[in-house]
Amino acid sequence: MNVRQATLCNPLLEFLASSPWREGLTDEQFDRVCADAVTRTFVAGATICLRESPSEHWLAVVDGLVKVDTVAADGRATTFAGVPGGAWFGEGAVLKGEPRPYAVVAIRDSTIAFVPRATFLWLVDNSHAFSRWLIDQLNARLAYYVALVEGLRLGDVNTRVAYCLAELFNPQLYPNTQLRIEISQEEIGRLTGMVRQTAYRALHELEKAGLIRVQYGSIEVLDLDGLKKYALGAPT
DNA sequence: ACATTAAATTCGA
DNA sequence: TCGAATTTAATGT
Repeated sequence: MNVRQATLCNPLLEFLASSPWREGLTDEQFDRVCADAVTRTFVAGATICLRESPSEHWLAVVDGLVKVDTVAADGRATTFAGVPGGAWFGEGAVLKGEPRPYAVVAIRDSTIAFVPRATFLWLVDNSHAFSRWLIDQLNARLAYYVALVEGLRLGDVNTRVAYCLAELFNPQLYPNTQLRIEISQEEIGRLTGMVRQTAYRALHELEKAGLIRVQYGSIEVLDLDGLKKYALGAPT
């Protein structure tokens, strides 16, 4: 049985087949990715990649939610990105061949796919479509951080939360379809760089505006377009 | 920081 | 395997 025939009965292959860069590859190229990729599961709170560890793999969240963060000497954690299911990440460190500058930690129980560095670099070298997808990926990330800095300067709390939430549904970075995300207000706080109480208020403002619904341990986006608009020009 | 409530886990039948 | 009791996690003020 070849890889494509196995797709229907293997969750990892199914996941790879639905990845955004799949259609740009030849079947032979795709088969190599399938052959080389592995998955591991992590319980909530587990560390997937230590900070400063060698970047041996390109990563994807098959299921669950992870965060990319650093922990300072005083034990304070700063989160740089939340990564929901369906997303590929960690390509920066693999491309550079440098140790990971940040730790990757599971926010809730998660299944992670690992693609070896050699396979990833081989795709970059051999697939124009893949390289193009990768450029778009890096560009989307750059746009995210530029806007984040701008948001920090503007300083409106609700706007920043709206922006961070909306970005979790950015189709280039995070090609998932589900509008409900299981994340605590504590994590939203870390993600947006504010204390939980502030995140709590901001979330309820957004709920009052009819853009989201806050539930115990999760947030549901009701109006993604509205959330994006809110994130741009803040209506006060 | 503290009180409340929801959810997960344990335990006994 | 069911449900009450306990513990843990998240929310609300």
